[in-house]
Amino acid sequence: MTPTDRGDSASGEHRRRPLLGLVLNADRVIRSFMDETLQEFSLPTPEYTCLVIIRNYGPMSSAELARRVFVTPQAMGYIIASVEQRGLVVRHPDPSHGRKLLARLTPDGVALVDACVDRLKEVEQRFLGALNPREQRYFIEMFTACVDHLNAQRNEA
Amino acid sequence: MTPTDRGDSASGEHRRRPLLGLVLNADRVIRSFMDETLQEFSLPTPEYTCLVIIRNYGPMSSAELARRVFVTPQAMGYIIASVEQRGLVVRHPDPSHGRKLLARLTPDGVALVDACVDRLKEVEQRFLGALNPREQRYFIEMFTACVDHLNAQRNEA
DNA sequence: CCAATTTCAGTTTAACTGATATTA
DNA sequence: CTAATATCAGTTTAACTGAAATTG
Repeated sequence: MTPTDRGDSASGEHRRRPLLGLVLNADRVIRSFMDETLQEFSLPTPEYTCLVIIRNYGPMSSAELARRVFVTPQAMGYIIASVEQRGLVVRHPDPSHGRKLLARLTPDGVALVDACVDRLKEVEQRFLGALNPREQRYFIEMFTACVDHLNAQRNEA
Repeated sequence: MTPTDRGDSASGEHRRRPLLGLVLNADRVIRSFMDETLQEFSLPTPEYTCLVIIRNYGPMSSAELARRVFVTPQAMGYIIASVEQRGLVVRHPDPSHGRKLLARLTPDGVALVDACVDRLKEVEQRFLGALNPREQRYFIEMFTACVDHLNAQRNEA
């Protein structure tokens, strides 16, 4: 590609792709696979995301969940209400705090999210399949570090 | 965490996070940074995505763009119409194909997308900042391989 | 009173499905 | 006729903003 090109390079040839584009692309493809897979469980992806966070980090309030996934408390309110109505979580007041309602997975909720995680391992392997096991571990380690690093900066503000 | 836990592990302690959750989380945080940054250019992220793909791969039709980012042709139709109306791309019939309209960046379009890519490098570094330069190169290389691998599978179907 | 959380109500973005027209 | 593309029209998902109620 010449220094004066105008974005009309020949087919096949292209510039180094920006990382952010890669993440956006990865998200879109992975989302389409996930939506498809989770549909078997009649579970929308935003609800799965909420459940798997509680599974990984323990009971928390709707407001805390909202901060973790960077949506408004109102948006998370709808998501948590939906999984509560379905009996996947229960909410009880946190005695040590104000109005806070701690959402905890029910046995049904744990069973469902674990089944989903298990089923999604296939999708995960379709993504990681390009790498050998050693590379996979290293890749996940680096990815985790980057996400944590970015999360930390967002939460500073 | 015990084998009989019910997702109520103590604070700080948690299971290994699923990769797909990492990607979703990364997408959400990066999207919030990108939306914010691109707002300086009054450019919605889906429109930026469309422009940067043409920048990287050369002129292409709306239908080709749609396949590349996994949205319906209709959805991409609105996006391309918007950037066309703004004078960032022009479309001309492809003589060698049917109804196809090839979208090509205008000089304004090239200037805008390059300015965005440059500005977004800061966001990129906030993400990659957790890694040293050597790790960054390796990470992007592995990420590219994974995304290409998954894209290839999606396009098989 | 204040700050955090929850929730009601309406709005917007950005995708979707269905149907139709055009052209090699 | 078929297949790909483009586009008109309406729908849905999943976020958003604004405002109000609750509680330590």
